[in-house]
Amino acid sequence: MITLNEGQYAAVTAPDGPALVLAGAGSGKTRVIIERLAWLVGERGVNPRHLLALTFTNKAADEMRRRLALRLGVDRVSAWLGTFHAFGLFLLRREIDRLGRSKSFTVFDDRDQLSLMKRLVKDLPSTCAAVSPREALTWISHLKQRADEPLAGEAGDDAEKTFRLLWARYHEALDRISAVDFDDLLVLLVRLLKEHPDVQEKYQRRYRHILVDEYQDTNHAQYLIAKLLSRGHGNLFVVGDEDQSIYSWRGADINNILDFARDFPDALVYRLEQNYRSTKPILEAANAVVSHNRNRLGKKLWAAADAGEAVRFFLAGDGEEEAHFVVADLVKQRFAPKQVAVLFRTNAQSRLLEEALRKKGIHYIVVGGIKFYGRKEIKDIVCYLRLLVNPADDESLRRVLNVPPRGIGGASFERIEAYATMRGLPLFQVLREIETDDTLAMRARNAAAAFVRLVDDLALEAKTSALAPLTESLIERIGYRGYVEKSDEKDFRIEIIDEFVSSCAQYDVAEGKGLQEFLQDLALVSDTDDYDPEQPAVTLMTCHSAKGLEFDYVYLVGLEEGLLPLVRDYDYDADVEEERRLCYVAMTRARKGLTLSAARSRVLYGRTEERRVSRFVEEAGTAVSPCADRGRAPAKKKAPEAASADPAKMKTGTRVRHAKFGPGTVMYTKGSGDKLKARIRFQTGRTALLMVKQAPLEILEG
DNA sequence: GAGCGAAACGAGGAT
DNA sequence: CGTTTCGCTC
Repeated sequence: MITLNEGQYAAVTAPDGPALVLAGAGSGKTRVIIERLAWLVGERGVNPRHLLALTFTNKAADEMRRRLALRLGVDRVSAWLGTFHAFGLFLLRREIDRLGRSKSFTVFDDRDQLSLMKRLVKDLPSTCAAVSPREALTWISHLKQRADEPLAGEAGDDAEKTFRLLWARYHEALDRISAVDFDDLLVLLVRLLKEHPDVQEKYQRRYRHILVDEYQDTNHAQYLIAKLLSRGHGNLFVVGDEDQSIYSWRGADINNILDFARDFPDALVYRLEQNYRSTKPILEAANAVVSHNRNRLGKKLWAAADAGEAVRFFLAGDGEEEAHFVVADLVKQRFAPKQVAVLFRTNAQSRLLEEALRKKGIHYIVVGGIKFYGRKEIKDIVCYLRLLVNPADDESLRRVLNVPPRGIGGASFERIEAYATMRGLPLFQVLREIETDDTLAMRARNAAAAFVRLVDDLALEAKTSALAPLTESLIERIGYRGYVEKSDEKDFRIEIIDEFVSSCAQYDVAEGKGLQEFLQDLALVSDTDDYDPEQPAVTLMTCHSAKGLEFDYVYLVGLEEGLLPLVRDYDYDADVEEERRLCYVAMTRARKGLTLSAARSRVLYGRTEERRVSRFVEEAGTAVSPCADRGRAPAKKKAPEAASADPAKMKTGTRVRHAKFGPGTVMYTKGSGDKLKARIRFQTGRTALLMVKQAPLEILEG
């Protein structure tokens, strides 16, 4: 283990072979990668085409590209810099036919996945356990990412059986329209490299040096990709910080970084512990919090700068008061808006802050939240465009067949669908033949025929036309603007449509790629990509989105038990260590000033709830001082809970009583022993997944 | 089948 | 509280 300080990047970057750089927050992590790339090109004379640098966001890749070009003094860098998912898409476009799949494939984004899964859950036989579409997608995603492990033979509990059934149906639906989802972009790439040694060798030769940023957030499939590509030359250079691993819910495996040295025995391991970003008080507070974690390699960051204002804590009466305090404070302190970020755990918290800022006439931007490309208007248009490329895309057709309304309602659609299922045909094929079907209403028949003509015409136009004019003529022909104009917020929605057309025009100019590539790329665009920190506005975003960014002044709001750390319903299984890391990430975004806040009560789902101050505030210790003229509320003791029920007696159908929710019935259980969880449907109609050992439950006899 | 108001349902984080 | 679905009427 080699610990390095200022100006010693060169030592890190020189050797060949596997290397891990453990770089604390604000220690110049990106700089290490830039220096390494520059050294390889400048000193070793490596052709940039042989370099592959993988990141987690487009934003990080763009930043890297910009800085490397600057460092090398060139206009354009020909190294491959981008996200894992973009790299997967890039290689699959070239090689997916080796897996016996069509080269023209659709990329599903999370909304596509969700709407498909919603339908599949709805169509489930009534004997299946009740699961939510989200749960199912998460379950499938986690299992898929394991990539190389065979399926466990036995089916497990009721919920798992349902998940497996949904998995099969989900992939049937995807295969039918040759679509791939986010995980497939990685998993199919792993398969390609594993099953086709010639392909693996080709890309090993092409990419002589592989660099991975944010290594702590890699999942198993990403780990395999890095490993498979670097086998042979061993030049795998990864940079990360185990204290900033905040994506386990997305499948990230912190063990990839914790076990790197064991996994690559000849690896060199470096530490960067000097922080150039934050003042001493901020760093002390953040260190104090994260030092409560046990599962870490252990680093002690120290500040380059000695002086600095103390970290403050403000306790508000409720959420409104908290938001008001933040806004009044940043005005009082005369911070320039672009110096300030307000960070929160959940997107729902942004509303109060937006209102408070609007009231004072302060400019702000919300990063994340409802994504531009996720808007209904854009999804509608995109689904039409997909249909032009692939008329057999039933999923897209389902969405747009009656948008705007053209007289094909639920009843007609069900008839068409039943017919398609019976004959095993795509829906569009059935629509083509519909004129001969006299069981359908004349209105629906005519509408369907017009729809077929529309798609055919535009598909023809797509062959010769550029993207923007094509999209414009689509919008024209379906009368989409007129349709939107009849609704609320019409100006805003028209603006979104116009913005989409202009983004098509930009793509026409910049990429010179076709409609299909455009549609595939769209799925990978994220909202943080075009975030511009130079705008004269206060930045509002989640702690997750803030990773990799820095601000002069940071307000971290909602430091309450249940919110940060977040605990969902009665799911006591929450991973507090990851929440602590998230808190650490948020705190270390601040350069000069950090203010923490919480509220004594907060409105949730329209109901007011009492809150307790987060344990993280206390853990930050003496580095944090209460805000002037407001005392800190006495930390209330947690109310004693009713004795918990015996997990062994929990079976499907067991009648129970919950201290808060009242009587209910166990729908299914999962896990075992003390970790047994039960999904319970209460008489009130709501269901909850409870840790039996900890929830205030009693078993009712009979 | 479309359109509207009422009721039910639902929000963790996001490539 | 905000959004989606339901169910009734035209």
